[in-house]
Amino acid sequence: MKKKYAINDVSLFQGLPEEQLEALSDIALKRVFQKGEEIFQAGDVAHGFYVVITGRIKVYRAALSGKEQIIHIWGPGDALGEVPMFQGSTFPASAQALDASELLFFPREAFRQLIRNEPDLGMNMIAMLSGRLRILVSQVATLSLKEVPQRLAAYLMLLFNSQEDKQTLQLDLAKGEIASYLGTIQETLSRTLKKMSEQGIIEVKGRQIRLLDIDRLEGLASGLKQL
Amino acid sequence: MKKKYAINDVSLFQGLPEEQLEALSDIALKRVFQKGEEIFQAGDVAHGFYVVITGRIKVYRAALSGKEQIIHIWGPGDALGEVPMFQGSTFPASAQALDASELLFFPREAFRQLIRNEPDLGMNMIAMLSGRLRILVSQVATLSLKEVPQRLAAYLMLLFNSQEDKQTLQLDLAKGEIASYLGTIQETLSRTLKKMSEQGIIEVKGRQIRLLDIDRLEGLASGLKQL
DNA sequence: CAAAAGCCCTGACCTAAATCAAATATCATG
DNA sequence: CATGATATTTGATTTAGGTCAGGGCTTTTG
Repeated sequence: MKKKYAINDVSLFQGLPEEQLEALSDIALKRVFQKGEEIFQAGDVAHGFYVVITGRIKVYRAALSGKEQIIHIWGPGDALGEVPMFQGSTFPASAQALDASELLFFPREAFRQLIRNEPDLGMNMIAMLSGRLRILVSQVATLSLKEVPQRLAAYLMLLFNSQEDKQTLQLDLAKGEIASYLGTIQETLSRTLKKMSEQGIIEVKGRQIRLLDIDRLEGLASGLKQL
Repeated sequence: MKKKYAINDVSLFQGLPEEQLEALSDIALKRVFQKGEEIFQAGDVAHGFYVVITGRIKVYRAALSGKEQIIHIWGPGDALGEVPMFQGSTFPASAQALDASELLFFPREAFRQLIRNEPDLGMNMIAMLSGRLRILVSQVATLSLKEVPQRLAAYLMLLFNSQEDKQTLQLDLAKGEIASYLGTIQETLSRTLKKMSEQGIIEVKGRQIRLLDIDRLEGLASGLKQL
């Protein structure tokens, strides 16, 4: 079904079990907006929040100069207005459709009701959000504190630790994607992998990586050793 | 009563019925920290979370090299250390008092008991966490994509936009702290401020900054222009 | 008020990693 | 299988910003 499919891609609901996604999709209302149409205004009471299915939504505030200040452009999978909605306050900014767009609307009362009847859903959402915060905190720290070889080593350790096979690893992303996840570029990643190979820490065959020296890799990841 | 009064200003507890606030205040413990005192360390097992009543708290991660990345600065009404309440058992980052501060401590089990009975508290928790998720997502993007002048410009714009006075700004943090928040070091921040001054964008007098060319600053922040 | 401590600025230097350019390898598709 | 498209590697070069060192300011405290 269309709505449920869309809900899987909402970052706010990531990782929730199937049945809870279904419950959520039951209370969602589809709303269609024309290009240029207002979705809500700053100061409006947030009686619900929106999730973008298709199109792009501009969230903005009128700056003092009269000029408008764009705060975000949200696209498919992004939620808007969820913070004031959960809090029961007003929208701090206005939103307008940049394209013809389809959104899902989650009414506050229905949502409350849902959580009341199914406390697990609330707790699950809280747990999922907490888990993602933990990851993001590490990512922020990693980006500014560690150099590329450390970041890469930490990434590889993570992959190795989250699978059975402690010898060989199949990369799930293109190397360019991994580079960008690690906050660097393809070329640098390639050179770093090469250095690790030269030092006998790993062996790289396309997307397949064989772990040769786990201690060394761990040392690199923790920042105690260097390439 | 002191504790209950303080609890009213906590955004996490907003909109809750009187009796819930009382229940919350019953389980809260007041803790006082000196300026510079550690509240918890990344990796410590968490037995509860904190809410700031007075003072400012720095949440950060430190590298072995000594360099630190500030993740948040929280003030009165903000919560900290809530991630391990619902996911995992340890704090993902460290926290230290920037001023002499009073915090309320909410023990893990007692709080989880409360949230189970009060769906609105769950909603507020979701609101807080989803707000934080946004902050961190944009912090990751900022750190990995933007260069220091852009990050600094964006930071200054944020400060200017969140206050009345659009001319002069009083920095609330030591410059070294700002550097660490922006993912760089004191020296680089100092040089960047100097460049901006030389170009007539701002004027720096100690902790006071006067905005001379808002368009230029905005251009820098958005990455369209360069220093 | 004087001394100490912390904070901030500046210069010289260095290095990690980005950029630019090009070659090669891998993959997908008619 | 040929052909283009996409991904990856490699080398040469540049540069942002980190490191180290020294000095001036400012704030705190006895």
